[in-house]
Amino acid sequence: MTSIKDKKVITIGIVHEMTGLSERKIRYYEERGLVFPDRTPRGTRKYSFSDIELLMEIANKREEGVQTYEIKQDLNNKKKKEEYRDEMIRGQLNAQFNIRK
Amino acid sequence: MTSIKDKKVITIGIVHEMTGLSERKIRYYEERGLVFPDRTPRGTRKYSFSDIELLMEIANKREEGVQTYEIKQDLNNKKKKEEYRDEMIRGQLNAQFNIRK
DNA sequence: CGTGTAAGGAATTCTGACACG
DNA sequence: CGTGTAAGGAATTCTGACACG
Repeated sequence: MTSIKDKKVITIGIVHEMTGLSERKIRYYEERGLVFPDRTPRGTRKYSFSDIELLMEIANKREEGVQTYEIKQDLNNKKKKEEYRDEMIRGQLNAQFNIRK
Repeated sequence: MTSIKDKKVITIGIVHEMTGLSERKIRYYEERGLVFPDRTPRGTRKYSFSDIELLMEIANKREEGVQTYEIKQDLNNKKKKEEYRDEMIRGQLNAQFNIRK
């Protein structure tokens, strides 16, 4: 589930380089609850490769005029759907397991 | 051949956090030709996940008392072997291809 | 709402050097 | 040879705020 892509190790300057987004925007999307970087002991933000992909998706949506709040809703829906699907699968596996007992 | 693990995006402070090596050591191993970080436009070093693995290997060797020069030789030998092997494989593939022509 | 920018401080990184062993 | 450390400067990052639309 968690791979190297989810390790939070990239500082905001590099994220800026990679995405082309201003640091202001990157911090703002965090403020609006769209991205969740880790922090070093002294507060420097650390992002993962997945975060960078996410930021680029956000940038695309923003270009289409989608507001941060809606983007957030979409992201949450996507997450909920995935969780629901995973739970269904788990349920099916358990059912199979119980039948064979 | 090159994956996400080879993207040079991690600053030296984070590398220090992840490996436990002092920044002095990390820079010294570069000076000795063991690691090759990229640089940002203004000179800040950037390392990859592969570099971090390599640094941990180096750290182990150093604990065993192996000198940086020998470590470098070992690394070069390993690289040469891999290149040789790859060339053999390519040669075999070409041979097969030519037979069928 | 989403972004830019100037502000001031704190933490980071860099290089070249001296020290010790 | 391999590392630590103090030195000084340059670049980075952070937060809170004001501006504009």
